[in-house]
This record gives sequence, C-alpha cells and structure tokens, in this order.
Amino acid sequence: MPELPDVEIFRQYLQSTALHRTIEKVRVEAPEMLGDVSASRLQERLAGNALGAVRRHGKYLFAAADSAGWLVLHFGMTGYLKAYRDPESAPGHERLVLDLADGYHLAYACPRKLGRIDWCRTPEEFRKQEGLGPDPFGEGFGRAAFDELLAGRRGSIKGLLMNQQAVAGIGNIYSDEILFQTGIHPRTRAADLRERGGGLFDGMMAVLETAVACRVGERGWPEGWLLPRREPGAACPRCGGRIERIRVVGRNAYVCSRHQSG
DNA sequence: TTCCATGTTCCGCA
DNA sequence: TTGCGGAACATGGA
Repeated sequence: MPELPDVEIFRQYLQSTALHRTIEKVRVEAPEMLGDVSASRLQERLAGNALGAVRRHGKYLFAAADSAGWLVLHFGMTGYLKAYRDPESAPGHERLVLDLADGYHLAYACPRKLGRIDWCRTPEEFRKQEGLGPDPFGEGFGRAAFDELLAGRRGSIKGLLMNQQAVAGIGNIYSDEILFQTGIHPRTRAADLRERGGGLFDGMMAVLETAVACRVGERGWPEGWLLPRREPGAACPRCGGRIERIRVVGRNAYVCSRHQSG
C-alpha cells in the first residue's frame, strides 16, 4: 500500500536491514522500470559501496550510496521491500536486488511494474526536478502553508490532496481516510474549506501519524477507520450510515454521505 | 472470463 | 492555467 505511511515503513525497514553493508552485486531484473539511469550506471554506482542514509519525500524513497549519489525508488501500487538470506525466501516479482556482503539480499519487488527505479544527485534536486510539493512531515509545512494551498483552487479537495505537486505522499486510500475522519465530502471545492478552520489540516496529520504508528506496531487499524471497510454498502464505523462508492477525479472514492458533507 | 486495483502520465476538452 | 475524465501502462487476485 505505498502511500506516505507505507513508504515511511519501507524507509525504516531499509534502515534496519541494509545500511552500512557493502553491496557486492546489483541485479536489475526489470530494466524497463529504470528512469533516467542505465542498468550499467546503476551497477557501477552501487557496487562496492554501502547505503549510508535513507530518506523519504512523499511516496519516494532515497538511499544514499556513499558520496556517489542516491538510489531512488517509487513503489507504484504494489511495490515493497524484502530483505532475506535464504534465496528460497526471495519474494516473487523482484525488480532490483542488492546482494550484500553479509550474505543478505535486499529486494525491491513490484508485481505490476508501475513503480520506478532511478538515481539522483540529491533528494532536493530530485524533488525540484519532479515538481513535488512539500512532504507533510517535512520542515516548513504547517497550517499556514496548507491554507495557502487551498486558496484559489478550483478543483475538489480529494484531487488536491492526491496532487503530488501540491502535497507529496497522499493517494487514494489515505485521502479517503482523511476526508472520512474530518467529515468532508471528497467533491467539496478545496477553496471552500478555508472557512472551515484547521480541522482538515489537523485531521490529515493525525491520520498520517496514526497510520505510521499502526504499521510500526503491526497493529490493526484504529476503531472508527474507513480503511478496512472500503466496500459499497458497509456500515459506517462513525455514524451508522452506509458507505458508498463514488467516482471522484477518476478514482473510486469511498464515502459516507451521512456524516461527510460538502 | 471479467472486473478491479494503493500510481503516474498523456491526451482532449471545458 | 487549472483541473477533469478517460485511456494506457503491466500484472495478479477475486
């Protein structure tokens, strides 16, 4: 489920499994997933080096290869990481595998190949190049900055939340959860929400923080969350209404129109 | 077999 | 200019 909270978990996972171990071999199993970097260049940059830091911006993960630059991973809809020692434990659909000197392997698996493997000089440069908006957990992003984002927007709030150029990291699932928790209908015009105070900003931060905490603790979703009930006709865990599936900005949005209003 | 899916990008159109 | 709908991408699961 690679939206911001999921990628944050991958970041922590990579940090605890693969840092400071020399990369002996780099296996590019799906060269068609490479962005601007060639397989040979990627191998040249990574092999013999070790990953020394891991960062995240929105849905992108960055791993520093000594001073040579940063490996960039995007997970599409189905990507994930897995570290293993026994080759029999390898996940299916490996697209990039780093064979580490301690006998472990770090695999980037991505069944649907909708992700991306890339390289950048610095995460800041990559962010600028991609035109990514601020990360909700990044510096300088607060209620004022968010309020400014809402101003003058003609589109829906769901569209804005999912717009990576506006805010980086939120996708279909978490935009639904944020709007569900804050009682806002996904088709509400973003600009109209400026008068509704900081409820949306606070709700957004709370949902993202809670989601990370739940995944870290491998706990289930909190009571009252929409996430495990994304199906038409399900009982609304907040108000007893019915969950409906509607189409918003080209995606299926799950909404309880009894407590979510425009 | 058919439909649907957590993402991004491109096109046409308002 | 902004933003929407739709299609495309590649693949697996219900």
